[in-house]
Amino acid sequence: MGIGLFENLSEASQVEVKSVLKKTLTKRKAVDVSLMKKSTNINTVMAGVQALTHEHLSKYEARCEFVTDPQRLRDYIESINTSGYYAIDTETMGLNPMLDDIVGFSLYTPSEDKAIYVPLTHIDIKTLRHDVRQMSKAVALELLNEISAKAVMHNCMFDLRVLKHQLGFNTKIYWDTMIFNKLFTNGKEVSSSLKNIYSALKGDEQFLSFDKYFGKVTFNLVPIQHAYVYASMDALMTWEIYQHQLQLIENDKSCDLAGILSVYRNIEMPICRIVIEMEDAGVGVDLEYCEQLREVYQKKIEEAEARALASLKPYEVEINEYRLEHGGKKCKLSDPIKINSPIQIAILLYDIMKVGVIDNKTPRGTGAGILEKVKNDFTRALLDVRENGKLLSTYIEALPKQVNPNTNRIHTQFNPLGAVTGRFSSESPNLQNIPSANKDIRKIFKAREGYCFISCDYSSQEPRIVSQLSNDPIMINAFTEGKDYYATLGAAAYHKKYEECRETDANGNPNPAGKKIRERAKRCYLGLCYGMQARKLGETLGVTVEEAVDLRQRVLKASPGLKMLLDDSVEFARRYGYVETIWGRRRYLPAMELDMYEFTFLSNSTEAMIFDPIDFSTLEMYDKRDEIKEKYLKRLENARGFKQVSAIMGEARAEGISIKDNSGVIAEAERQAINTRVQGSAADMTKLGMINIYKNKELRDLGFKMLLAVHDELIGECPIENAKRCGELMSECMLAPVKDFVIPFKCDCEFMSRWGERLDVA
DNA sequence: ACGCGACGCGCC
DNA sequence: AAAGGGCGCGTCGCGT
Repeated sequence: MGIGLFENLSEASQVEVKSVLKKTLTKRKAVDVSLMKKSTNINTVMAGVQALTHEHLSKYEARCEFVTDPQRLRDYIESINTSGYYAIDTETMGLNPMLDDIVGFSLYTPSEDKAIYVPLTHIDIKTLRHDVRQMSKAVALELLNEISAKAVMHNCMFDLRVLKHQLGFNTKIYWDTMIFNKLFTNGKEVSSSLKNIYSALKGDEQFLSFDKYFGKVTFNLVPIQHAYVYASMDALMTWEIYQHQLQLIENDKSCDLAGILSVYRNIEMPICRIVIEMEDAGVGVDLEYCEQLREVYQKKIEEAEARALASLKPYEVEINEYRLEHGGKKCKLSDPIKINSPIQIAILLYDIMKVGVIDNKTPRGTGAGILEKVKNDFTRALLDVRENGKLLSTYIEALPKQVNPNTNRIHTQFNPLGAVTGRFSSESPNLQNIPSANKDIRKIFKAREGYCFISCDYSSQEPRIVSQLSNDPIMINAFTEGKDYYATLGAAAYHKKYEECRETDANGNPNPAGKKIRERAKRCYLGLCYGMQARKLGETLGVTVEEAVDLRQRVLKASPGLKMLLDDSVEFARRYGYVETIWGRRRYLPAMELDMYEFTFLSNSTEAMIFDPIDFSTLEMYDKRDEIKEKYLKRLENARGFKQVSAIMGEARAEGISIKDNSGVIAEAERQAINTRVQGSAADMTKLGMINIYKNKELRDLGFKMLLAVHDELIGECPIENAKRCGELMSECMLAPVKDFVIPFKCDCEFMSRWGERLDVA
C-alpha cells in the first residue's frame, strides 16, 4: 500500500523514528484512525497517512502550493495587500497555543490562484533532522509583518495566540468564520468545525478532520509534500466560508439577522483580543500554599475514610455474606471497599443497610442529597470524604499541574461561546467553579507583587434583567427605591408590609419571620425563572406541594410582569423556533417545533397494507391513517397521568403504531426559552462591560489588567496604589451598557491580595 | 491501554 | 407523572 516512507531507512533510524512517533502518539487523541489502529508499524502508519491524504486531497493539488522561497512569499503578500483581505491558518504540534510549537501556516487571498502553505518546522523523517527545504521563522515573521490587509480566520482565539507566541507575529482579526457560524446557528445541532461547515457548503463531499487524516501523528512528522494540500485547504476553506457568510448577510433584505449580526460585530468580535489578553496575562498561583493545603486535606480525608470504615463494623457479617453471595472475590463490593465508587456505596446503603428508597427518581442514588437524608455515622463520614476529596483532587492537586512553567502562572482558556446562552466557559483549568464557600481554596490565587485583585460584580444581575424584560411595576419600584427586591416581592405576595419581610428589623437585629418570607419569595422567584415545578420548590423550601403551589400563585399574582415574561418567552419560542436576548443574541430551540406526539406506522401496522398492489381494500386503510392518528391524539390529550398515557401508547403499539412522546423535550425547551433570555442578556451585559473596560484609557494607564470573568463578576489586577480609582472606573464601565434601562443596575467592588482575602485600600 | 458515558459536584 | 438553567472536570466502570 502506498510508497513505504521508511523503506530507505537504516535499522537504527527506524528505531529513532519509532521513539519520536511514540512520544507524539501518546500525546494526541485518536479518533477512528482505522489504518493506524491495528498496527504500530511505522511504515504502515505513515503509509496510511499518505494514502488518505492522496485519496482525498490530491484533486486539490492544483489549487495549492507550498512556499519556501522568501521571494515567492513576498510576492504573495503583495497580492494579499492589493486585495485587502486574506485568510490565514496555522498548523501546530498540539492544541495549547502557548506551549505547542507552530509547524507551518497557510494563506489565501482571492487575487491569487492558489492557497499556499509555508512549512517552518517539519522533520525530515529520512534524516530525523529539521527539514532543510522550509522557511525560517525569522524570515517568515519579517515577511508577515509586511501584511496590511485584513485577516480572516476560523477560530482566531487559537491562531492569533499561536502566531503571537510561537512566531512573534502580532496581528488583528477582522473576521472569524467560526464565531459567525456559531452565532448564526446557535442551538441547532450542527458542527462549527471548519471541515463540517465546508462540507455542508459543498454538499457533495466530506472533508475530513485533522484527526481523521493524521490521528496521533503530529503535523511536523507529515512530509511536506503530503502536508501542504491539507494545510493550504484550511485557508482556502476559511475564505470560501467567509464569502458565503457575506452572501448570507447580503441576502438578508428583511434584516431578520440584524440582531445576531450586531452581537457578532459589537460583542463577539471585539471580545476576542480582550480574552486573549486575559488568557496570556494568566493568574498567579501560590504553589507552597497548595502544598500546605494538600497535606491538610489529605489528613482530613484519611480521617474521614477511617471513620467511614469504622462505622461499617456493625455490618461486617452482612458485608461478608453479601460478598459470598455475589461472586466472592469478583464481587462488585471490593475488599477493601472503594469509598469513591457509587456502585459500592449503593450496595452498602440499599442492600446492606437497607435504608429503603429515598428518591424515586434515582432509587439507587448516592448523591449528597440522599446521604444527607439517610444521616448516620457512615453517610456523615462519606460526605466528609466526598467533600474534601473533591476539593483535593479537583483543585488543590489539579491547579498546580496547570501552571505554565515559563510564566509560573495559570493561563486558563476562556471560550466566549462556550455556553449556548452566550456565557463564557472556562477550561484547563476551569476557573469559573473555584469553591467560594470554602475559605481555603480561592486563596491559592494571589496577586502580583505590589498589585492587588479587583473584583467587580453586578449586584443581583439576573433579577434585574428579569425586571427589565418584564417591565413589572413592583420590581421596577423595588429597584429604583433601592429596596430589597425579594422582601418587596414577599410583602406583595403575602400582603404584608415591606419592613416585615426584611431579614433584619429597623435596628439591624435579626428578623427570622421576615427572613423566612424573603427566602421563600426568592427561591420561588428563581425557581420560576428556571422553570422549576411546585414539587421541587416545595422540597427545597421544606414545605408541602400545596404550600408551594400557593406560594407560586401568590408570587405570580404579585408580579404580573414576571408571569407575562414567562408566557411571552414560551409563546415567542413556539412561533419562531428561537428566542433572543436584549442585545439580539439568538438561540434556536428546535424542540419547540416538535409535535407533542410523533406517530410511526410500523411495518406490521395497517399502513403496511397499502403497499399491497393486489388488494384494493388497503386503499381504504390508507385513508384511515390520519383518522387513527387523530383518534389517538384526542385520547392522549384527555389522558390524565402517566399511567393512562402509557396505556394508550401500549394499545397503539399492539396495533403496530409507535408513538413517541415529546412532551419531555418540549418542556425542557420551554424552560430553556425563559432562562436563555435572562442568562443570555446577563452574559451580553457582562461582555459589553468587559469591552468598555478594555477601551478605557485611564484604566490602561493605571496599569489595570483584566484576568478572569466569572459570569456576573470580573476580576482584574492593578498596582495597589491605583486600586480605588480602578474600582470606580471598572464599575462605571460595567454599568455603561445598561445606563438607559428602566431598572437601575449596581456593581460591588472588592480589593484583594489573594482571591477571597479582602484588602483595605485607601 | 485507552475512550467514553454516567455520576457526582464545584461555580454563577 | 414528571420536569431548575448554564458550564468543566474527577472518578469509576464498562467496552474495545
